[in-house]
Amino acid sequence: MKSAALYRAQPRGESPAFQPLYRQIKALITQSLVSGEWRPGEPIPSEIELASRYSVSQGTVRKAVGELAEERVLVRQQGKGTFVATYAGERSQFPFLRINPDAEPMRELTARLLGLERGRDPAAARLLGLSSTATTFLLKRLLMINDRAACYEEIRLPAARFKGLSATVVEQHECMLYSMYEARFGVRMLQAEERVKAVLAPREVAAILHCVPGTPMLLIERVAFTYGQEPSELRRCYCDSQEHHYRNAITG
Amino acid sequence: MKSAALYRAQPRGESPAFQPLYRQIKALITQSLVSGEWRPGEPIPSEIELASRYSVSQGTVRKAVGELAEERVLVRQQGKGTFVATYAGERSQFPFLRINPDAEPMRELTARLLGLERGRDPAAARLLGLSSTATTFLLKRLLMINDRAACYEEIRLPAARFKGLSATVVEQHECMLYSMYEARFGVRMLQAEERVKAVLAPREVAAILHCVPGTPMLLIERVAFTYGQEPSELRRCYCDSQEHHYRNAITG
DNA sequence: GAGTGGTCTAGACCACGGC
DNA sequence: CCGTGGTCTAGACCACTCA
Repeated sequence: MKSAALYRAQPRGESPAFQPLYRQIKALITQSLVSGEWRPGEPIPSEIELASRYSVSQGTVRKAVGELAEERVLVRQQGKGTFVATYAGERSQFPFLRINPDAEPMRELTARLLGLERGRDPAAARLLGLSSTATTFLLKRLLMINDRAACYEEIRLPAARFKGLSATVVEQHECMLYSMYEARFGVRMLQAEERVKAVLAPREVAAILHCVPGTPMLLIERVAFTYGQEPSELRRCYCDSQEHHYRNAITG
Repeated sequence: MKSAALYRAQPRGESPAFQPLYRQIKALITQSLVSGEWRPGEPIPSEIELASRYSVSQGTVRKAVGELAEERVLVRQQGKGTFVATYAGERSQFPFLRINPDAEPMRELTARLLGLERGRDPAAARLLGLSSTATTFLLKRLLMINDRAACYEEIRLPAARFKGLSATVVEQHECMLYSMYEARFGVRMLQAEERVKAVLAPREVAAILHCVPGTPMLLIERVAFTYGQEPSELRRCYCDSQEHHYRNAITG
């Protein structure tokens, strides 16, 4: 009746890192996602199938899938099925972007690649959890909001995960990096942490964004994580906040 | 068997804004919170009691309570009961604060009241959803992180909701505003929206924070909401980000 | 030991989507 | 029409807390 690897109910007494059944199911589903058994955009098996596959009730599968849906790893669609979340074909192709225009609505958002290099950067490598001699890519990008230059970004990626990255590849995806990561390299970003500071615009950045050096700017440093909290992208963004702001919603 | 006001299951056909049973229960529970039947820190009735009170199964109550617990309106404690969330007696008395020191850990966080006035401010009143002639309080506050001046804040409150607010009241609560709002005025802040910009420090602010005028600073504007998305606090915070940063976690 | 929330099951019925 | 996810129920057993 039960899979040998699963522990039903709360085992009594000494059980170090016990997880309830639905969490174990959740972990198994995540496993299948990481292994690529079900790829972004594809449907996963129905709840009933999963229930029989793992030898648990539909309710338990529902709870596992429910948590993954809340975390936006999966997407449920009544009448159709449950799908692996994807950035491909979504409305916002810049899902983590927190910059908005002050007055107007956000109409148009485009990016232009300014450069792509490959090299070593010990500090970045360390933040990415790599050895300090690991090679990384460095992308430079300009973000235009409603046809005005808004942000200058420097993005660092571990070369090992992104073998074969080139300017051509980036441009094929119209600079929409997160959907490119997913489609080309199977890396889906799930989560990010940002640190925001106010700085004076360095000369080079001011030149790129067409503002005077010494303009106050937002400096946003981001670490983005894939499945399993693995840091896989580093980003430094200078944003001219004369006509834009960084928006955030705080909940309890 | 059923309360006359509740619609069981999905009623067929024309049903304009239908909500499933557990959402109706959730709304009823929220009602009791707003009305003050159960106050912050107090336990609410057990799931079994609520189930019989609303004539639904325990499972349905669980789902309603579950959502409220996720939103941190309620707090569940196994073996004890379910309680109305409160800021009183919590570790962080500044629950919405996103400012952290760059290098050291956050050891100590204190606030000092610089002033409290009562007056009119049409722009603020409008943002608070009041008539533009409504009176508001204006609090000025200094935030010290690890004994260094970090932020200067201006806080605006609707006078109607905060009748009897005074410097003495604020100081009795050691400047911990959100727990004071709750304890003295029954206003619990659940949610906030912030806009962050980079600006040059105005002279007065620079003087208060002991930095040179023209230092780049974070300007953080916040609207905070109580139960039912009612805007009830406005905040403008200048933060010296030389040794601090604004931190944010982004999830899918 | 009584009462609370937490997990798990089994089964019913529903709304939705597509064949 | 069938299969999907969404809601609701009833009941079992568990772990935790407190008297």
